Amino acid sequence: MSDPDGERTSVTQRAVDRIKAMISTGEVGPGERLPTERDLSARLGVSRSSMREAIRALTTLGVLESRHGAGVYVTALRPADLLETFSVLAEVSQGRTLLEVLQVRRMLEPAATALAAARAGAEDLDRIGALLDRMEGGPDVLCDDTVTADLGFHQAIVASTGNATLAAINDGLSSHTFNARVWAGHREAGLTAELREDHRRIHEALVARDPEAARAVATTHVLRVERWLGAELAEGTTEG
Amino acid sequence: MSDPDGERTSVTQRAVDRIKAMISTGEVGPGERLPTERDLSARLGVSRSSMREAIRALTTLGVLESRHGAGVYVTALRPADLLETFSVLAEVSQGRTLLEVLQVRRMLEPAATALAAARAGAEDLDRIGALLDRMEGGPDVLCDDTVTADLGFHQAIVASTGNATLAAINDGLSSHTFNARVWAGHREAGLTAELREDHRRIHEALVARDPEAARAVATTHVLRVERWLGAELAEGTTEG
DNA sequence: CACACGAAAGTAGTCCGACCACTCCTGAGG
DNA sequence: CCTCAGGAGTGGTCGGACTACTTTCGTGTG
Repeated sequence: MSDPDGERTSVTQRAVDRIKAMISTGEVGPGERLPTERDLSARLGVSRSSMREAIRALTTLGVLESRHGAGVYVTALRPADLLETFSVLAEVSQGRTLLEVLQVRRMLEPAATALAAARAGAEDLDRIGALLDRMEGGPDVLCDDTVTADLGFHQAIVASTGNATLAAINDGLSSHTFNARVWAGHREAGLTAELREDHRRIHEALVARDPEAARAVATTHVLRVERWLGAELAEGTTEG
Repeated sequence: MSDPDGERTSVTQRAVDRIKAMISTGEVGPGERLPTERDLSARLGVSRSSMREAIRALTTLGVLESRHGAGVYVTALRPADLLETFSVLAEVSQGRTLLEVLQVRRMLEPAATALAAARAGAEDLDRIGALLDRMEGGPDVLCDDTVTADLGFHQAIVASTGNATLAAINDGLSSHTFNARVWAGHREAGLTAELREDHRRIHEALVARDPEAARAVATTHVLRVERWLGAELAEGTTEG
């Protein structure tokens, strides 16, 4: 009867925790190489299979990086490394969750754009301007490149705030497939001009170094997309 | 998708993509059970070991859930499921990244608190009030419970916005250990009164259903913590 | 001596088969 | 009808063998 509720953690989970601990205590630092899978499994007293699953879990989290034939390394542990998994949200989100994501972006993007207006360097503005031109390249053709440029445009803005964590989170809230839907939807409604106008005004506010204007235009932009999505969701009844 | 000449992806990664595709196409929906590991590995032509690693990766991402002896299930795919890994960021962040995290919270929490002031229901306000009382319970003792109540206080507020995605993200940006540091630091400086005052005023703004006041107080609160962290980091010369 | 090349050692990736631990269903017994 | 023991099915763990890749180092050539 000695405490039947004892530790139920699986062998693999314990291995995950041990490796995490090795990193927390500084036994292995960012960029450094771990012992081999065989060494680790022997040292922790687990099979290599379980150790591999543990490594796979930490690899998925962005904490470790496996290089075939070379070894297992700790990543730089930068926000971008750890938030790569974040994109899964935007990938699988549908319906109501997509609206929630946009609502979060309505909180972040205006603030981020305002910050960018204050902080962006000359080369940042150049890159943003180039992406703007690329977006306006094909007047009516909604090629994949337009969507990609749109995505890059917003990412470049957020990146120019100098806050890598913010940039990583915002990236995770955006997805290529969703952006493609937005452009296609606006094209059907003949509203692509509004989207382009938003982007142009955002760029103007940035080069003018006008945070308040940047915030206002960014808000307008996200709200426009949000309203469109709301209408889109209201139409289709079958939204998984 | 079609990569005719490449095909450099690992077997396990292909298995991950296949399972993801099964979910995207609706072949298996949220909450449903997948075929057994043995079935899946046979169907996709990979070994059970590789299939297990693929399942482990998707389990880590919060997409799948393995139940010993029962089977592998697709999660509800709620934001909270998919963003559970997000907390790793707050766990391992130090120094500069911690400041970045706080900067993001300074963008999110004021907007979220304002939204909560408009949307929170009576039971939400009750829960928030109860947590406020719990925080004020021990006058000077900085027991673990105070930190936990503080964490719960902010989580309850964000949750009462009704935006589960926002709540999950905000949770990921908060961590118990960091909160404990904040309380300990403010206690040393004799500034716990300010923290308590912030919380009380946030609660007042919520019950008064005053979004603008809520936004202002929340901003003040995050800024206070941010300024404290900045000073704390400036003291310790050792930068991560 | 400098450099390129190839062999060899070491590493992660994959596969197989066996067994253990747990869950769920079934059917006999009360 | 309910209870509970048993079995079938499932994920969890293990050990070993083999493959594919990377790195290193010694050898040979210029």
